Amino acid sequence: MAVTALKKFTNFSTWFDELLLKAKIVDGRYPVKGFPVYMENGAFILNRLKSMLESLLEETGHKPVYFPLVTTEEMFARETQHIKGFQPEVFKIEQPGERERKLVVRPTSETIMYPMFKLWIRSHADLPLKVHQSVNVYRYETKATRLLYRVREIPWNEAHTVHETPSDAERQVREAIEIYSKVLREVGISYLILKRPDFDKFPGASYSIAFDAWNPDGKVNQVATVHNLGRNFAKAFEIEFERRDGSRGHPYQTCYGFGYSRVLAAIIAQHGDDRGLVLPPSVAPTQIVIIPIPFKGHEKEIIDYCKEVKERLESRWRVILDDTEDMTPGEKFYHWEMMGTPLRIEIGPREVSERTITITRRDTLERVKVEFGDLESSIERLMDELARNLREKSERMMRELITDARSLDEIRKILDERRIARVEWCGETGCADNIKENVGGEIRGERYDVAERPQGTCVACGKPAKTVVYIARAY
RNA sequence: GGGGCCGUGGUCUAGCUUGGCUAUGACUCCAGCCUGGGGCGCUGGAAAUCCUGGGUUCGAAUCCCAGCGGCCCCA
Repeated sequence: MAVTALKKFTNFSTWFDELLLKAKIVDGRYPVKGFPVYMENGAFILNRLKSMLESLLEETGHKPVYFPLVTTEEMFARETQHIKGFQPEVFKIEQPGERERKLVVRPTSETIMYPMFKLWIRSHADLPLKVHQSVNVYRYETKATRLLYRVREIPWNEAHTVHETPSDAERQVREAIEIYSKVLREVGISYLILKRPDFDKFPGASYSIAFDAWNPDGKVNQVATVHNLGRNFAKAFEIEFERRDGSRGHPYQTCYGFGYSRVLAAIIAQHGDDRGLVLPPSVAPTQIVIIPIPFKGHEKEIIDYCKEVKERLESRWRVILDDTEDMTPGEKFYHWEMMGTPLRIEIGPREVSERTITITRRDTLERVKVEFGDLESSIERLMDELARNLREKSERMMRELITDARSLDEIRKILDERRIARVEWCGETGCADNIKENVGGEIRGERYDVAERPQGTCVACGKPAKTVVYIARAY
């Protein structure tokens, strides 16, 4: 019963796409490109992520809001860099016979929220303003779309904040990073927190921080971003406030987004194995499945014992008793392994006579037998261990993937092996272009959470390096 | 942005090069029997606009064109 995860590393696309359908995550057969259908398990996990994130946001003072889906072309064009960045990929609504009033469908909501912020904010007493919403945004991807990773209808949460001073905005950036880190930790996802190079920051931002999760095919998965907007949007949307000393000025803004579907993709891709999904307990639709092992003449006592076990657990866990009779126990094992259910309880004649429980964990497929009286504490412990094991395994993989490179050839080799290269860089755009054109990957940025000081020279031009950056292919 | 490969029941797939019988097989699904600590077996049944549109032809899943959709590589 070895646990292997070879398929996802050798043939990621096929492994992933088949799993999505079999495990009822998403169905990509919907007839519009880039618009998948979320099935029961995909929708469940998305909802779990949503409530985990939203409660952390609301604990830290973010108020829920729902802004409209559309704005006018005029509003959308207010901030110069912003429109340059998003123009090519916006959906537009055009009513026949009324062509002069096209509407822009949000690719993100800055230009939709900030005209209202202008009305809401009058003095420092209105600050900080912190709001968030979980909505879909729309981007007309022209390149190939990819289920969960690169879609045209994007389920996410976006938060927007407004502050009196630059240091308040800085503090907010750190709070956002902490919130996102907590959610990702709860699902055991590993990632790099990177400050994007200037040429790759969010259009209109002063700087951008991104969470890049590792992926088995070597293409990093940007699951979340945090942007310090400075006063660029405040100026463009004429947001002003009166300070304590009576003077007037533009406030400082931040915004950040958390991509639910990409986090879902990361959970599947980082934890999954050759048998299917492996879900952390925090998001698993079914956390425990009880499988009776019937035996001629003992059916009733076995089912009764199963029900007794289920009753002990169901106030704390999401439990299913799989008592259908048209599948053999073996088939059920495979089925629930595909679904990623963290713990499986097997109950047959042996357990009934001994008053014991056999529990198998999904991540290692290890079986343990516990006394009925120790049921709750054993389950609690196994769930914790499983969650921790997933997190640690993923962290180990993240560390293993990062490899130092001292030349373009070395970078190319590392990326070919589906790894992530760490290099020293002078900071010049010319060298970044050179790297991008020659190695099949691009500079994703420098560590934000850890200070890494360059020791030598730029990997591209040989001049003294200013920073340590990570290079990978990306979705 | 550039190039390549591909599209056949719900899923995977044979057939396509060289046009010609009722479109192949497996899985899934349905009814029933048999099983039961890792996908068992048996009987019967259902399920296809061969991606879409146009063209060539006596005849197109097969050849040509366009579109839609998917995958891969390069920038």
